[in-house]
Amino acid sequence: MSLKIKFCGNFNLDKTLNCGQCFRWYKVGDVWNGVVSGYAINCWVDNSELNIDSKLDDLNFWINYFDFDTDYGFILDNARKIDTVISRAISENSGIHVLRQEPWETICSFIISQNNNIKRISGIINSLCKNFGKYKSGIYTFPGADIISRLSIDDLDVIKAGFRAKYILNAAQKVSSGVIDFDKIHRLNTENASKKLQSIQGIGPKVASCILLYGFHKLDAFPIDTWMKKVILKFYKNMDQDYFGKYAGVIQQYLFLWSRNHPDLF
DNA sequence: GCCCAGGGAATCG
DNA sequence: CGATTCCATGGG
Repeated sequence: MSLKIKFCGNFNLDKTLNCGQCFRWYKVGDVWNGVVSGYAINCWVDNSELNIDSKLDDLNFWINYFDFDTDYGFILDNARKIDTVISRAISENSGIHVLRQEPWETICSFIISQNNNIKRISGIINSLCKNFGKYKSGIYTFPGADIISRLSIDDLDVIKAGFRAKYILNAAQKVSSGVIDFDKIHRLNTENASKKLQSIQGIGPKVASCILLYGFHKLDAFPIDTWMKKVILKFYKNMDQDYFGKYAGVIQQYLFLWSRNHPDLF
């Protein structure tokens, strides 16, 4: 029931769970409560150890979810050399890990994220789980694509997703029917995987990038949202994505958080 | 009332 | 093509 992951690198649980990549975590005191793969989890950091309390009693699962097998020290040391803006963004927010989240939950969550704010995104996702997930010892599971695919637009009215409801249904239908196959997307390169995801209504370049980064761990996926547009306009007007290298997605994570923490700069 | 929110589809020129 | 407009909803 209680696991510990000892880490030697720079890992920051607060920033990892609070950087906009996940929506089912909230903090009570020093403890983060979440729902991952249908299980409740409570976790906290103490003395360079991540303490995990969950019925999903599988150390390797959590090492994978929190991405402790990726060498962020190596990635960030190289990223710092690119320029001083990136270097500063990393210094102010060091310790972000890119979580390995479930593809379907990530697809659904980032469809809901479009033209929306993080607080309301969490609210809609919670409502989706409460209305259509399974109740299981205090938490609601994330409803599978098969369950959602059998709903109508009217059924989804209760979650108040607005114009995104039809997109959620289209995604659920394509996933549950196998038109969108997660194994195939894993095998495609980022560009082609993005094109495949964009065959779902409501998924464009930005949402596809988020899904590939957070749901398929493709670290070269580079989501450009309203905040990143401001960063690019100010510092990277003439650069293309190659400038950021093959870990552009990790760098994006830092620039995103940095820009939000310094709105005065933009 | 206005504008904005981790955008994308539809339409127009 | 690129640029503009509309989409639901809630908060500031």
